[in-house]
Amino acid sequence: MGIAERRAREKDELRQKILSAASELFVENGFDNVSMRKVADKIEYAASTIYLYFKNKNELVAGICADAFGALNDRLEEIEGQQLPPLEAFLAGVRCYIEFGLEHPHQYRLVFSNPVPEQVAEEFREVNTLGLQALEHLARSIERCRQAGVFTTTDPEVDAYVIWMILHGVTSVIISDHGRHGMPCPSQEAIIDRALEMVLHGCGLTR
Amino acid sequence: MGIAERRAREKDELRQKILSAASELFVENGFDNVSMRKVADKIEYAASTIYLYFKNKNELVAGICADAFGALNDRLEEIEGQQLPPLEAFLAGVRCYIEFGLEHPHQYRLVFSNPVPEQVAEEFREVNTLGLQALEHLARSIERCRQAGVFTTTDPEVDAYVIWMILHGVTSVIISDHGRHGMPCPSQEAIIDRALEMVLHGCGLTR
Amino acid sequence: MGIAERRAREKDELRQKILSAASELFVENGFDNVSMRKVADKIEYAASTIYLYFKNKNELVAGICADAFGALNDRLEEIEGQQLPPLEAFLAGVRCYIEFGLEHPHQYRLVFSNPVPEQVAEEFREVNTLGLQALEHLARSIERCRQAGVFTTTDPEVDAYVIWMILHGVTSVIISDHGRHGMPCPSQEAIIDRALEMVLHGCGLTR
Amino acid sequence: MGIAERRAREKDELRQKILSAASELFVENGFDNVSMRKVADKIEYAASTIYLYFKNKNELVAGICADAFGALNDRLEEIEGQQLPPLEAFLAGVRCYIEFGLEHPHQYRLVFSNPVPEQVAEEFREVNTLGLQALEHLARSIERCRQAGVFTTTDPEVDAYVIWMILHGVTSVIISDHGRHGMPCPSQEAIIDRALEMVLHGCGLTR
DNA sequence: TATGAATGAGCCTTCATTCAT
DNA sequence: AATGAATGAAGGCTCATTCAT
Repeated sequence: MGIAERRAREKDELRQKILSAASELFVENGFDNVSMRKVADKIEYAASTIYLYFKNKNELVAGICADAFGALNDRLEEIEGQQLPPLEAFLAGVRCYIEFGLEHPHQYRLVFSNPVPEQVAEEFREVNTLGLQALEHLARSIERCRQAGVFTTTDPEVDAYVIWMILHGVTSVIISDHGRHGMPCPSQEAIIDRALEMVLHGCGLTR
Repeated sequence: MGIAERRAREKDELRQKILSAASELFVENGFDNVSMRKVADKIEYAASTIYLYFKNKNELVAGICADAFGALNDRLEEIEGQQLPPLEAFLAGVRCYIEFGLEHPHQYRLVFSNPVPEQVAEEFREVNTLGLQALEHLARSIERCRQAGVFTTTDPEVDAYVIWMILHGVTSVIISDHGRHGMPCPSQEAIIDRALEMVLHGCGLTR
Repeated sequence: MGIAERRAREKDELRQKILSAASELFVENGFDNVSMRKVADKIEYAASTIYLYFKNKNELVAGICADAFGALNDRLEEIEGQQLPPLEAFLAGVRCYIEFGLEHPHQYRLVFSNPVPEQVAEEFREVNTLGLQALEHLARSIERCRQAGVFTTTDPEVDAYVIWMILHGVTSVIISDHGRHGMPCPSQEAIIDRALEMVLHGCGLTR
Repeated sequence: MGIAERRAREKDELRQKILSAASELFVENGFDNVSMRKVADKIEYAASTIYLYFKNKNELVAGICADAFGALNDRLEEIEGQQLPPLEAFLAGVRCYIEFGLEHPHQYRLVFSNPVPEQVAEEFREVNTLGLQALEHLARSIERCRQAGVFTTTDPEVDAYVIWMILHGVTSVIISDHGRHGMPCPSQEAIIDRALEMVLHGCGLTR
């Protein structure tokens, strides 16, 4: 049975190899400028081999994103399970989101910055569900702060959305633009802290 | 010389025609789904004619972006020239930035959510410079608020950077994700207003 | 204007070259086993060049057939216009049909022997119309013989169809199988004559 | 040796399973639209397994045709063995031929409306021999009618050839064109009957 | 015997680009 | 200045086939 296991492991490894090569290329060049052949070349396999692991190009991107989001949701759920006080839970989740983006820049940008071409919509249903789950974590966390009187925010739904936009701005700028546009660029820690400060002020943090 | 002038004018007119036809197509279909042929068809010229005005597709795309960002900078300069009170000038500039992104999503993305720097084609040097100019407006405007005591921000450099990140988050989410991830998505106005409110709170707005 | 004419002529010549190379290949190998590349190779042009003359593979086959049938119908119409006595007109038409097949074996087989794959159905509407026209010539001609009392056939519709089947058998066997299956194969003239004799007997030829 | 026998029997059974699965698929989809993979799927074996029973796709296809023509010859021999009166034997054989074509259109076409001889793959030698055998039945049957005075045909060789052409015309039109060319197409029975009537008339049927 | 993994060739088609006119 | 003809490269994908196990 050792044999079967090894094979399964090897198969999974190649799948991962494809996913990571592809996600890198997609982010660097955009969906349309990545060919199955290029992905294959990058991992030194025949192009047709990829089709043994992913039904087509669409499912390949979808696979990349689904994997990444699965991981993010796992982490967020872990935090939620830790029963932290509301504000701490909020901050932990928020930082987790940013960190996730920084750790998986390719996947993050693929899902949140690269507009997914319409043709892929079909295959992205699952991915969107996963994305939504992540965002719902954020929403729940804000709501808990509000109910605990820590936030005086009047419209938690709008706030959740806006906070997400801010997190996204921070994450994606750090990922891809840090220092590129010539603005003096402060330390990563400084800007994350300052951004969260603004968010807390904005939510009317009580104490 | 009347003749030479007319010729020059005509030449310029066609160049503009190409740019605007291409720009329209790009907005409708995304950069990758537009071919030189389609642009040519739209203006009823031969595809090869475009090459008399633009060395290649990259230059055409760069031209479109340069046009757009030129316009943005013009608007920002106009605002700067209006001698508004600092806070109003800041808000006007900021809203102008967001609106620009929404009006020119493809160009915006090409400049600000770009392939990694190394990849940026030769032809985009100039365009990036124009993008940078826009950001410098923002920085100047914040500094003016600070100096006028409207903002109590202690580290204006960090703030400028963070504010830009937030604007970028708002803009790019609206451009490419609004509603796509299944989140209940509030009205565009509401979220822009709320985001700016957070920014102002965060900057310690006085009065 | 000489120049434009020459160009038009050249363009038409290449179109014809493509058509005849393609029809040869299609008949030899069947629709599915002919690639645009092979056609292109055969005439020593780039594959993409073919697309300047035919929108796609389907339209290429359709073009071949439409051309051939146009020619056949032209000939049949000429015969019809000659105002021959009914029996002579019938025979002339019938021989014309066979001769046409023998002169254009590729096109003939492509239309009548190679089953056109369903995918091409769309583009074959025009071709089918042309084919139908040819068959209607035959039907009209039989009907005239019947009305003139030369044929005593009772069901001219069935007869037209059956005669066409016979003509098709004769034509296609001569084209593609003559002598191949090991049967002693008599002279072409002999078998055509004998087949027509059977047809006339079958139609109850009066005198 | 019981073991070896069982193995041999099992081996043969799978071979037959492959042949019949493939045959079905070919009838449904045409030879070109069936892949080794699809055949394998249908019998729930791995694609590579087929190669243990057939050297390649050509051999598989040839096998299918050989099977079919074997069956045809069996039937024709059975008829020949029944000692029917010559005319009845002739008609029975002739109808059997047509029916075979209609039941196995792809195989029929592959053998009788084939690519030019040179192209016929090595693997088809045997199949073509089987086709020839079927035709020889026809020839023998006609000769018997002539010798019995049922046919007054003067040149039996030419007649055999012509009759075959007619049968082939009927068969192949019904197979591939029935109704496709827009002709009002009478019932299959009617046209077969009428065609045979013409043949009999043509052969100078006595009584 | 049977298989799963892998491949290379090939398919239709699109497109940016060149070049002679 | 403008064009039409032509091309080579590339892209997504399928498939027959091989081979180690």
